[in-house]
Amino acid sequence: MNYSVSEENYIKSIYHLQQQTETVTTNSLANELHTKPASVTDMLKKLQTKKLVEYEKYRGFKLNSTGNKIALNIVRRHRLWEFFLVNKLGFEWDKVHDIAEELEHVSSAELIKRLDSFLNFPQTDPHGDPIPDTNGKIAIIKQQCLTEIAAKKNVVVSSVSNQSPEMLEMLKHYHIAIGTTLKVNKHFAFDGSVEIKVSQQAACIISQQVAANIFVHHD
Amino acid sequence: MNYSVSEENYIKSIYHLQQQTETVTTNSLANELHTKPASVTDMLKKLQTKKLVEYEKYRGFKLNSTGNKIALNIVRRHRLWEFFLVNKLGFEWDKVHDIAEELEHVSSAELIKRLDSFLNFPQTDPHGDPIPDTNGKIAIIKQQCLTEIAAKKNVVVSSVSNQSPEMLEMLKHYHIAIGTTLKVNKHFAFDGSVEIKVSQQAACIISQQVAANIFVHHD
DNA sequence: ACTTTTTTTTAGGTTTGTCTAAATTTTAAT
DNA sequence: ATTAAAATTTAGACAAACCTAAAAAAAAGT
Repeated sequence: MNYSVSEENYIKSIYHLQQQTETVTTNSLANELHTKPASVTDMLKKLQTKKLVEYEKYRGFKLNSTGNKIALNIVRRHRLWEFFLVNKLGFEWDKVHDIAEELEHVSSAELIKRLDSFLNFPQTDPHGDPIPDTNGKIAIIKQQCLTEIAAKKNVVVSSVSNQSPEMLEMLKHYHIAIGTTLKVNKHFAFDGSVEIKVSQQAACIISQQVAANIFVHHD
Repeated sequence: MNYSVSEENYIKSIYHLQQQTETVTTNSLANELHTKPASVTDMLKKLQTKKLVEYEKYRGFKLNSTGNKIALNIVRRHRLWEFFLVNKLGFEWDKVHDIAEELEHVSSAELIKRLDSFLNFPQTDPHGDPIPDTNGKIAIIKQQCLTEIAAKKNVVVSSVSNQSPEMLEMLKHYHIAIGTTLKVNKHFAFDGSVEIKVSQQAACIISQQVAANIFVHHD
């Protein structure tokens, strides 16, 4: 089966929203896709007749196992292209999302297979998110927020949830990127700020606001 | 300005047909795009109001200079992607057309700029066709058909017009690819067949049918 | 429990790109 | 120079994906 760009975007967005809430609402999906709720209802009827979602009028919806597989395949394509854009073409990791959004809809399985091999079978994209395999298996990377890490622990930055240019600017300033190893020195109770030490750099203090967006894993 | 996938396909097809005939007809374009003549008329009105073609009812049409620039940009994208698919992902050169057809519509100038640089600014695609530069300048490679080459001349294969799997099979058998150097030994008047000598191989005879599809340039 | 508000759906309309069938224009043939 | 054939355009429809405005259902507030 082959799906239109619109259908794929709906499926992908439902998938992403389901990471946070089990069932997805019409409004939240409309918001995610920058469309109107009425359009969402239209498309959901279509996805229902194609047997990709479980949908009950007024009650919200979720992907069934077929839909989930398709979503994971789209995510796979997206993240492989992001990896390519950053590691082969030299894009900054905050500039690649929109382009990958277009590339992900190119519908050749052979292309993705070869791209994967060309990139040497990467496990995560440039934002630290895991890349699903051909069968839709996706690694669950146990990651914690920097605010939750006990003092004196060494951790590796695995993803950053806020990807605004402003955030990127800060991270650059602190020499923090995906894969950076850092040590938590101390949590300050007063404002929740955190003192960290990044490899060659002098120790520095980051605000709770920033720390809350940095996710890490041990070793 | 940004153009839809359909508009881009029309522009590109008009460009290709113009390589053979100065003005293009409704039927030939419909045939090229696998649509109906009525659809072509519709789209041509649109391209006319967008000032990309010169079009007179019932008289045929051609790209104006704006349309030509856009066409060359699409061709540039297409050929860069073909180069990527063959030289980086290891596709056979007869398998890449359809995929490049999709990739060429991804609309990021920055992407193409970086891809070009990543590929080391290639001058021709895997079929030997020249890649237009950013300004739409395209090298005119003076190429001749193998049937027109005088005996005892050394030439380099620059492109192959028939790209069917059957043709590819033959070329593989004769060890002929884009860039291959060969010498024309003799033309046989009886059936127009040509004896050639490919570098390490024994001399062999190819039919006029085959020779007519092989284009070469000197040295 | 009953309003009020919010969410979701329906009804009907728009745009893009396609189509078929009929009308028109051009080209070719006698 | 007419007529027949071929090419092109018009007219009217259709599907996909979107929209606005109104109706219906669910949730929240008193």
